[in-house]
Amino acid sequence: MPQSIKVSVDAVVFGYDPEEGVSVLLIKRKYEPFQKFWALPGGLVEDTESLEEAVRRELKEEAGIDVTYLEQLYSFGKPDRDPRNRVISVTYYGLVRPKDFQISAQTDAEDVAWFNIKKLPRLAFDHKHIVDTAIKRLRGKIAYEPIGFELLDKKFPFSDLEKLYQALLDQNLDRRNFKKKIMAYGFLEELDESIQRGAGRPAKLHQFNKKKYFELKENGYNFDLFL
Amino acid sequence: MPQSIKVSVDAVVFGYDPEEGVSVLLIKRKYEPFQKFWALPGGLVEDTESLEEAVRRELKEEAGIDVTYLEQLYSFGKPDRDPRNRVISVTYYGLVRPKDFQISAQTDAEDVAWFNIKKLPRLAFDHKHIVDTAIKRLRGKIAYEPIGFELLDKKFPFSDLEKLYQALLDQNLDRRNFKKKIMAYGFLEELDESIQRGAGRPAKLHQFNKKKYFELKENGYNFDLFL
DNA sequence: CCAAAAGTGTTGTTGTTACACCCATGC
DNA sequence: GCATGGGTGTAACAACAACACTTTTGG
Repeated sequence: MPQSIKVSVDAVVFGYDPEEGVSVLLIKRKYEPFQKFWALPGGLVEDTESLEEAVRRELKEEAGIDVTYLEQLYSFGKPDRDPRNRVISVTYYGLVRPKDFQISAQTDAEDVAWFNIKKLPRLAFDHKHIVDTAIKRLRGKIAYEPIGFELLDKKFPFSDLEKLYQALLDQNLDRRNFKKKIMAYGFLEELDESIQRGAGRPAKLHQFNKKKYFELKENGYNFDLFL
Repeated sequence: MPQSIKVSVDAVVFGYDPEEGVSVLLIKRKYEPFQKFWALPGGLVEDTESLEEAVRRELKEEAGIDVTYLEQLYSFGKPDRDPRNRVISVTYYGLVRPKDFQISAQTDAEDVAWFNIKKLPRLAFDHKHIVDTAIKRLRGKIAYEPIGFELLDKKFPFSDLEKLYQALLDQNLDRRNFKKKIMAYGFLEELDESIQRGAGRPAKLHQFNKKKYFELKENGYNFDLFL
């Protein structure tokens, strides 16, 4: 008998805002099963597209979003994870600057919204488990690759980076030590511009220098931001 | 139109021998495409089994082997990776003590053999890429999880562990520093027994204490064997 | 007695942590 | 002038890297 397994992709898209913290993009399902439940954006892979293309297409279709960073997370394939039929989901996680997009519900979704990772609603299917896996992975990843910058504005005050790491790792960091460590690598540039938000002294803007980072990486540098 | 994608699993099984170094288990294909090419053990997932069950079944069927450690690696899904039809492969990597099994070619395979990772033959499909990915992952993994023990005998001389790390990382290690670091963690026990192989002073046998390791891990210890 | 592998400590250097006060702005 | 957030240096301590000789066995 021939195999009858479907292949889908699902994406855990993270967004960050210094005020709101770290959020995940969810869509509200229009149809059964799990009608009106919040779920990860995703859907079946088409015969001619790659997995990553499928994810990007679904994110565009379902939420109107383009992620700047996208990486495969894990493939979930328990026989009973979808009540209708056997579906294997190849999951991805992505990073995005929420302000860059106006998210909007499309055909298959009743609604789209950002949810803080500490205040997630009940999710459809095994999506809670997928989100947990993605958070764990992201936490691990930021410790040895500077992907956090994908979540920040191009130019940002250093404190945004610090707050991001604190939010992601869920712990406080020593401001001086953190800055020392990051700046020592040399891939973060301090600009002459400043920004001011609310009260307090204006903050110098910083910028991630991708080119410099890749140069350093080529030369075998390691970035253990282990904290 | 309905989706027509097949789902397969493939496994990169690593074995180790202090004399031979690190090897990968390969099977020689009996049929087209890639007839007589060496390839990774694997095959289509059945409708009712989980992905991991499928891998274990295929390894048993194709090579007569049970792995002690098995972990998902990555899912490969480019539309053209199989010339016959669209196949997505969920790949795993596993560790095994080669001496524990007598490998033997079964129905679909013309032959089964261990190949040193430095002397691999041409492989079918994108399997070379998969093996490379697995090696990279394994290298990363042994730096922060003591999975190397799965490749060694239950009781082993310390030099076996040292040689294993040297083979995996492809670099020399300082014997004294390496031992100091490993022993400091406390999950490796030195036994009273000794073993002698060929010339030289007999070596005390060592044993990995899984229970102690998990205790330490529970208590939030980190194992950066970063070398 | 020679070759082979196992075993073992110390020291200098580097990286990590802990810690507190001043600065620039808005209100 | 006070509240708010930004910016900065040093000293104690811990971890890491470099390094060579002695021990036990087989042949």
